[in-house]
Amino acid sequence: MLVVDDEPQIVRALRINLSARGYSVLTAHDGTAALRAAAEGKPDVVVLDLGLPDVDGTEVIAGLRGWTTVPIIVLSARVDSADKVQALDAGADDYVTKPFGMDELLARLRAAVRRSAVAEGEDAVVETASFTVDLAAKKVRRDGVEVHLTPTEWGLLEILARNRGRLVAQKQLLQEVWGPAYAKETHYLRVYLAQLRRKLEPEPSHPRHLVTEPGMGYRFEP
Amino acid sequence: MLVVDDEPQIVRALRINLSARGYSVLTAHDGTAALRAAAEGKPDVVVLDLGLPDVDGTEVIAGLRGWTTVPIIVLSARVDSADKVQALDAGADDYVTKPFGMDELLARLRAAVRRSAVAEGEDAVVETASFTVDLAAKKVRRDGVEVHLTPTEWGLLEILARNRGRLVAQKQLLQEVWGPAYAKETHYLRVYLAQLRRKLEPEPSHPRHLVTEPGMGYRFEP
DNA sequence: GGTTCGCATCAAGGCGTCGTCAGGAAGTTC
DNA sequence: GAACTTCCTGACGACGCCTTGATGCGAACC
Repeated sequence: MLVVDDEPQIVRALRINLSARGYSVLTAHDGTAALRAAAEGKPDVVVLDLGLPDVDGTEVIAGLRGWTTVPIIVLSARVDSADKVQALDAGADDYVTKPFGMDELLARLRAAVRRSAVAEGEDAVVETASFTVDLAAKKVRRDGVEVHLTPTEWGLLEILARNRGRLVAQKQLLQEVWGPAYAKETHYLRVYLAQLRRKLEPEPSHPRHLVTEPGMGYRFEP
Repeated sequence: MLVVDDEPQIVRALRINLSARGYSVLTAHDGTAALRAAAEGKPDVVVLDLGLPDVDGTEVIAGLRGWTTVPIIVLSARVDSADKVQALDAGADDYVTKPFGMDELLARLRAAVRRSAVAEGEDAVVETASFTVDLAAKKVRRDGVEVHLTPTEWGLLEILARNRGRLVAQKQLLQEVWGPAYAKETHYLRVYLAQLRRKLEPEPSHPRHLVTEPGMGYRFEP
């Protein structure tokens, strides 16, 4: 979540309320910083004050809409309906006038997040040269045909695929798939990596996508 | 577009304004008629007054959200924030208090329609080789004849059909159909999936559309 | 060259999960 | 109040997954 406002007390109040409800909060005090923070932080919703010191709020909306469909909720002291129309038509999702009730804002945030969660869902597919992993549907296909994985096999592959390109430590894999008590059972990893390779790799004994980093962990190479 | 309000002058004003802007407008004067009109007319947005004569507006929202993600914009004379929170959390997309500015409402309508145009892609009728599920009408047909399902059976099938192609976790099914306290009663799932298969699958013991993913959940394959 | 350690592979047993059938309790309809 | 539907619960067999042990291989180190 990204909060953009130039009034420190508003930012502070929002940060406290939102953090308490489990959101992780980024903040920005002007439009330029807002666009940068949005690009780097990938927030799942943006709360934007229209009265910023550097650029017009409408331009910030347009700058965001150029590359993302993240929900934007506008906060503004202007009650004139022309402002609302302008902001909404620029691409904002909602418009709340100051002073606002915190519980109403939170409800509108929930509504916005819920909508975008529904819209999402389709595009979580990781592809390699020999197979594809659909993280949303929990499906793996190889040469077009679906490959059946057991829960443990899928648990491993999911973590590796979500961290594709990065090294994942043995301990992390063991703890997330088997639980904190199994952090040392590295034998499990060998057995299940072998099974995954047998099911997915063209040459299971010379893996190209499920790579061992000796002594450290494993890496998924798309 | 569906306009639901019991005050004729509001309905009339909206109809004129919206028709002039190219929307085709359906109207309803109470909640029962609204649900029927929504099911039959498949509007792409609903404008809903909360103060209806027959049922509570929140129930209308819930009734719609049971089978459709159509944008719902609530109109209400109540300014209390508790009302707003309740309506938004029930599934409304926006909340506008009367009296309202027509251009603001129109801007909010445009925003809602724009969002849902991006999201789209969801169909109310799911077809398989051996049966069809009509999510809007809550009906299942097999070889042209309607198959009677119990409420629990329908609850299961609805979730699976809405997530067709995707794996749905056992826990999610149990929590959404039976409630949060039943997240571990996996036996229920076995019993009811067997019943659904007996009613819908050509070979209930070799299911093709209601597939078990052992240890993880179930999947609807269209 | 021998030893040790980490990794890969195979095989087998135990046990948890799944599907199925059936019976009883609670609620609904006429 | 009887007949019916729906939901919950228990029992049981079958299958498949997880675990575990044994063995082989290669690299690093002494």
